[in-house]
Amino acid sequence: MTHAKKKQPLAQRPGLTMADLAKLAGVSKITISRALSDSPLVNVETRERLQELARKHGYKLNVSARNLRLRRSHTVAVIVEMKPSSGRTMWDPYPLSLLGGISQELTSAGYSVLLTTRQGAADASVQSADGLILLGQGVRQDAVRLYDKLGMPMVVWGAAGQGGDSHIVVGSDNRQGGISVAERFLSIGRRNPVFIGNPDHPEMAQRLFGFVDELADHGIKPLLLRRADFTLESGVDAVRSLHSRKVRFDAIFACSDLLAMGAIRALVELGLSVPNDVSVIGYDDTPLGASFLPPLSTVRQNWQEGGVLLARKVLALIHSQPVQSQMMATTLVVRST
Amino acid sequence: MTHAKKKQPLAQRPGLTMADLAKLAGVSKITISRALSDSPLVNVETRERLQELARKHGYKLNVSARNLRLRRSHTVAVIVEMKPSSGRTMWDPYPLSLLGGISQELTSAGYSVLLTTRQGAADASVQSADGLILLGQGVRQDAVRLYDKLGMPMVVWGAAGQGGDSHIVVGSDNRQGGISVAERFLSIGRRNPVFIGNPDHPEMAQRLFGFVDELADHGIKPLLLRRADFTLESGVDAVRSLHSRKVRFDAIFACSDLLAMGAIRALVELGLSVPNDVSVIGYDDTPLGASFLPPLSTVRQNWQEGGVLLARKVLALIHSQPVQSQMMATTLVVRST
DNA sequence: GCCGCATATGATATCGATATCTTGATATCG
DNA sequence: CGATATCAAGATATCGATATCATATGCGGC
Repeated sequence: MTHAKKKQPLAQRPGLTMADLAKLAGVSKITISRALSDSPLVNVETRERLQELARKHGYKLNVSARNLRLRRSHTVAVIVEMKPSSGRTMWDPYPLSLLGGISQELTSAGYSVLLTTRQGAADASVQSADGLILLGQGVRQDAVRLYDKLGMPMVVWGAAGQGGDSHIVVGSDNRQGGISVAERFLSIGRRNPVFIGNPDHPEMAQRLFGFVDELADHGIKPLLLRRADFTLESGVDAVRSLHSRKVRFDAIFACSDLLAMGAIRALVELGLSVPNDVSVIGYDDTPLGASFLPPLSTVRQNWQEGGVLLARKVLALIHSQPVQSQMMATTLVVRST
Repeated sequence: MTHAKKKQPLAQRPGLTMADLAKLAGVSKITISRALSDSPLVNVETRERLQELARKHGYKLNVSARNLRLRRSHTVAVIVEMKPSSGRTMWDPYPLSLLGGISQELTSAGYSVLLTTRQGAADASVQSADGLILLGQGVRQDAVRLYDKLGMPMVVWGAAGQGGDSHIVVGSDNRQGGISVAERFLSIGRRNPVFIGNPDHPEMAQRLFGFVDELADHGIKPLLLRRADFTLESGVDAVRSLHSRKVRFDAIFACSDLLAMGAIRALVELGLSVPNDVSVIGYDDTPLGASFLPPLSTVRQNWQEGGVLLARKVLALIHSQPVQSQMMATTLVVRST
């Protein structure tokens, strides 16, 4: 080690302060502050003069100082949870589209978005935020509980809690999604439906429950085919296994579009006709589904809107307004399968 | 209006301060500060005692105060650019996978990620960051120029600048991607290649240039088919138009996997064999490509890694270390098309 | 001509943490 | 034994912005 490296002597980007501007303009710094925040307490002319001055000199507000004084950060932390098992992060299109809505809404409300991956639980930067948005609840809600303890305004994306949550939950109404698929199958006279997915995911479990319950009302009990991967291959594989076990089925509800597409491919290979012999409905309405041959029927959830909702709810919480959990309606998109 | 709503009397989450802890422990606050930052200036025993105390009382560092004092924010702003024309934001899987790598790398270096959509150019929160990562350069580099003026450490994702950039650029080596496709076509004896894409995007332009240049070395001039949308339909449409214009072609380089898949579908419909009659190569290596029938050949770019690189470079810039622009190699993935 | 009131501006204290400079106590050495 | 390190901890100033209280000026009414 040649040099002390840890203690930098305080970085210094030059940057004017309000005090500097004040000196330049021959007024007090408080007047600058007021002028720049459009306070009616300062004369219109002075105000404009000072604003012009600030602009000319490229003045930049020191956010830390303001936040310190005002005891708030105008920041919402978004915590992206790791996926339960696989080491991969949740950086799939799915939670990320939420981010779009979140960012849009918060930014236009004058808030900043602090993006974090869950790591050091007690990350200081998270605690300094005014609110929290949690994407992905973690295995058995552990993440939720962890952050809940911070006592900050918090909104969680995911499946509805099993009653009495202390925090707000926003999510797609997975149960209703499952119901709508069941209704569709019933309406076209299917009697032997199969569910492909992984009920270990709370969301998928809800879909399954809705599906099962609705069918039960009509005396039908679907077959549950558990599949951990949501890949096309997994869908292919699922159908093949059904076939080799000589299961009779005439409808498939797949928990993702990829699974559904795989299923269809396998069906076609087996010489079965979609949807004549077997009807298939996927989930998510991924862009490709519509272009698939045949065009895929699916359940659509609006991520973008979900993000906006999440953002609005944290903001409401932050401003101490009453807020309720909310499930967003899903849409059954009937195409050709 | 019933009440003054704008001026809240200073929000107050209780929260201990170092001063409080100091009083509790009977030491001075500076000692607390030192103890909590593991300074060797304080006795090991006292240090541990104080740390324990802080933990017990759930002390939380006030980040704003520290940032103010230290004149840094330990924050990097990531600015997600709007797509040039379409009103849609860049919230597609593409830039978002970059985010994954960025977030991972910055977080583990102790930095926070501030996510912003480009909006008010001079967003205060951006200026308070220690560095900038720009995803998407905007129409004709306007975004880049805008942020460049801030004079902050900045790294841009995208096509290599046309010489003499003042900022660092990290990107996929699109030119090389184009070249590798050309080489492949040449090696399997194709003489009439077509390029489908939109050269208005700097990235795609690079792909085209590489493609064209490499082919030119062998006396071949590809046909350029301009398509603005990167959808499957657009690919279908492109091939149909080729066919109706009775163009002779035996290879297609499509600028996105979706385009490629559309092209293949259209070819099959027209009774042409892939790859016997026409070879097709896409771009991006989207998950579906591998499962497509036939499995799609494509050019892969590693987004995750790109994000990591971006993050490392800003950090280096922030620490005043020498940094250079870098193009990441692409991989030609040859499957069946 | 004095009081009251509105308007415009200033002085000061403060938010919470840390750099820097001091001070006090103990240890080391010639 | 006195001089000088070494270690531990405190006092103070400071980062930049803003809330709060105080001050100056103008103007109309009685």
